[in-house]
Amino acid sequence: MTSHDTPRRATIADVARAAGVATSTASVVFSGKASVAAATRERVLAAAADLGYAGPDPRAASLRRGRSGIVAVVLEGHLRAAFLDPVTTAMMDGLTDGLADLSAGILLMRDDPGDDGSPLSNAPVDAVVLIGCSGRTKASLDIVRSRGLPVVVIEGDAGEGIPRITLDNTAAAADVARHLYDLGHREVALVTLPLDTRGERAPVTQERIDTATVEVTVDRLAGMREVFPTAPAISTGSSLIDEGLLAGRTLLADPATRPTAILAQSDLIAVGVIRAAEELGLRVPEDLSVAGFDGIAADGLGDLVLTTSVQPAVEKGRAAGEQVARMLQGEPGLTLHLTCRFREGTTTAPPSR
Amino acid sequence: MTSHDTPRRATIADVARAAGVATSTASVVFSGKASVAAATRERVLAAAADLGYAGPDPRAASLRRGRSGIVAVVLEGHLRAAFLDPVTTAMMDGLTDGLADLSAGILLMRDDPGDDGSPLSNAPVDAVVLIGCSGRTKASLDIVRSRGLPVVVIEGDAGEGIPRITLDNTAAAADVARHLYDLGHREVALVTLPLDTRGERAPVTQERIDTATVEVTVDRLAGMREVFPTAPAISTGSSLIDEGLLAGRTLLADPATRPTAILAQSDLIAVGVIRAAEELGLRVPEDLSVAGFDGIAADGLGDLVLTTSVQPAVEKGRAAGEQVARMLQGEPGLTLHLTCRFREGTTTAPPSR
DNA sequence: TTGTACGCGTTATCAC
DNA sequence: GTGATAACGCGTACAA
Repeated sequence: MTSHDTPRRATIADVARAAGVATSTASVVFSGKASVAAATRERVLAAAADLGYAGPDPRAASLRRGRSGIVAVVLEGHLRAAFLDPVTTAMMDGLTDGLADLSAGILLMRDDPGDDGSPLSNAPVDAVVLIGCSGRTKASLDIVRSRGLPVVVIEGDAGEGIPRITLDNTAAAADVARHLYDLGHREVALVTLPLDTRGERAPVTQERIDTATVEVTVDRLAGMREVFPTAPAISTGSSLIDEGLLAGRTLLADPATRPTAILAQSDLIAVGVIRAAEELGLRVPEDLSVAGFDGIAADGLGDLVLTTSVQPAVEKGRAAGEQVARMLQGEPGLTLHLTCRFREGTTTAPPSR
Repeated sequence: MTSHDTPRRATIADVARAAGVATSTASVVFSGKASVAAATRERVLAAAADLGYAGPDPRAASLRRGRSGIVAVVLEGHLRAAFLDPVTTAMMDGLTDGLADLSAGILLMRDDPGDDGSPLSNAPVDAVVLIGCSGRTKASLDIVRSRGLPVVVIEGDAGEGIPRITLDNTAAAADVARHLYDLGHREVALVTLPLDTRGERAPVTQERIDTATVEVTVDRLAGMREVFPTAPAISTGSSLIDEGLLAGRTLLADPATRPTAILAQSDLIAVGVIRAAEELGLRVPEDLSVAGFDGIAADGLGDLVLTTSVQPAVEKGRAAGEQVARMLQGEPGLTLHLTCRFREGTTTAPPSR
């Protein structure tokens, strides 16, 4: 090493030397894990300031501690698509809460295989939260398990003793359907979430249900069909207002076959259906009842309050975070089943005919 | 160490020993940084599988390499609020792209001081991207700089040679305004983004402008006022359809003072204004012209195409990612000024009166 | 192509 | 309250 090398960043050892104390003492000054004489602490801090030392290198600390403080969240598909869904964002918020004590933050990752194996293999994370459960998620799961990382799955079945956070989608969807049934509706149509990643907009056939890969869609559909076994259903490409608008136009086009109520599998879709009704001069709920699912603060609805099933999106995230925290303390992670709560709004009423 | 200790996880040294090779050889097998005889590679892989070794520990690797592969993204406020804005999500998508080569992922962080200093101080990240520029962002910036991490600021001024990615907000807003002026509009009202983090819904006074902290809002307003110096403006609480709806109702309530055109500072707000017009039975663009800003694929607009200024949101993120990548290679980061592009849609037309 | 030896920067453990 | 020392698990010159 000659004197014209790049000036190396100061380390805690340099600071300790400059302050005339042991490195362990300097370390304790920064970590606060033990009490230090005020005078020595001052000397160390002064030396640090002098050398431009900005605290322990997190990389070295992670190695030594065996913890990085980072939890990975694996989403399927583009980030944009994931975050377009208000339920996902609410869940992420809950997750940060549930993780608040131990986590430095949330590492967003796509379950995209990439070139040389998933980045998931090389990320310094302490635990992983998997969201949804496509085929690719399964591959991510294998990597995570072989690394021996704690993992929690939200809305998906990872099998074999992996803790998960689930929703009573089927029962909750049935509740909403029953509400319409009790109001007297018999001519009801359904608008579903995408059945698979292709997201085809088309009538839902039994064959399509059998080959569907999105569990949520199938579960909610099953609940609705418990009450209305023969109700026609149409699938959307994603959970968006404009998707609901398209589906609504299709379903409402022909006055002869027009349903008296439409059940949507998400609030955004329901908002779109309402807009389609307004376009056609139909009043909600007088001429058409519309119900959604999720219970998010739907933007774009104006004064109406949507009849829906409120899912505990934030709690879902928080629960996942808490299970991760438990597992990091060595306790086993628990599988939790959360329940939705029916909420009657102003978009449903008895049929007029 | 007694035999009833917790079984320690296998390390690369264990694998090498089991395979009868040197640790360096085993290391190379996993990193692929040099060629290894096929036979030895097999032996190493077999030994690894045998011991349940899942590849090098990323924490140790980061220390050794001096890189973690993680880039932090600091957002202001709740994650939910940030991701509710489609511009932000589009930007994040671009960021992941621009970072694709070197990054394991992006670490989401709030610029929330927290209890014991920002988590930003202890996160093992290689670089930081700051978004927006509130007062608190300034604090985050100090931490980052003292740690000597490369940093890029999007839509904000960090001062003193910190690379940033900016938009020509003022000029672009003026372009949109000029379009309306050229169509013949003289009675124009403005709806702005929030002026500060409080997000008060109220008429915009000069005093409020002077104390505003959100640069984007002020810049776009300046551009609009270049063309319509005396146009009344009203601020929203955030960039949401329902916020636009509220503002629209206020501005359109009184037929006597009703403007012939409304300029909104975001597309979502514009969508809300259009809904307010529809509520009142006003046709867009015949009775009222509406223009937005952002050029996002606005959900909930139906068949109308919004007249707006299309901002390169994805490019903004990508550019930030690329500058980060550059800085990590030791080259200086560049400040980039991106420009918006005016797009005429079907929501603006000459005034009818 | 393979092996040896060292350092990356920190923190936990113990003795003083 | 403070100090010496040994890991933590890996990558990489360098020598063989």
